[in-house]
Amino acid sequence: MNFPQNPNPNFTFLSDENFISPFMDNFDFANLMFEVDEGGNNGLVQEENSPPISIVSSETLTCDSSGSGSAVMTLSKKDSTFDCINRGIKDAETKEPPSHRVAFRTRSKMDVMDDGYKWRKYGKKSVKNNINKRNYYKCSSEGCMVKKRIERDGKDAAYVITTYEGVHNHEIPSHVYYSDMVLSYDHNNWNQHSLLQSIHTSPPS
DNA sequence: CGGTTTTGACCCGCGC
DNA sequence: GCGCGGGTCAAAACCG
Repeated sequence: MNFPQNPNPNFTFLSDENFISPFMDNFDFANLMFEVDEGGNNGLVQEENSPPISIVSSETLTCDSSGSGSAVMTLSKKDSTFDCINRGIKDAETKEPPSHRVAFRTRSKMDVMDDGYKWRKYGKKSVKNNINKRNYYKCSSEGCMVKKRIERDGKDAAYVITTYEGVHNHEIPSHVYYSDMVLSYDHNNWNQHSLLQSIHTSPPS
C-alpha cells in the first residue's frame, strides 16, 4: 500500500536519536513522535513487527494497540507522563473512514512552526489538565480539509504537542529548504529518513 | 478590502 | 437526563 501523504513534510520521523534540530537552535525536536492511524501498517517510523505507533525517544513507551481498537500509550519521562488516547479510531470503526492522524511532541519556544502549508486558525480552547490553550487550525487551501491542533504540554510547557489530521490534497504552497538542501519529499514514501538542519520557508531568490 | 485571528456560543459524544 | 469536555462555528475585530 502507498504511504499517506505527509501532512507536514518539514518533519521527518526519524527512528534514531541522533536527530538534528530542524527549527533553529531553540528547537529540540523531540521526545515524541507517533502516528495515530486506523490500525493499518502505514506507521511513520514503523519498524518490523512494531505496532502502528512509534516513538523517537529514549523514554519509556508502553503501547496497547491490539486489534483495530483505540491506541493507548503512556510515555514516561522522569517525573512526567504523557498519555494519548485515540478516540478517532474507535469512532472510525462504525462511522466514517478514519482520517490520517499524526501527532508528535517537540521542544520548542515557538508555539507554531512553519511547515510550508498555509493555516487558518479557527478555534482556541482551554483543555482539562492543561493550563495552556489548545489552538485549532485548518489548511486554508480551498478544498483541503487537513486540520492541526497545537498545544503546549500541560506537564512540561517547554514541549509543544502538534497533531495533524487528514491528508493534504494539494502541493505545498511554498517550498521548504533545509540549509542548502531541499527536503526530499516523496509522496509515496514520505516516512523516509532525511537529514534536517535549518529551515527556510521561502526559496532562495 | 480581503484574509486572518479572536472568542463566546453552540453542538455532540461520553460517562455517570 | 444531565453535566462535562472537546471540537467547530461564526461574527466581530484586527491587520497588511
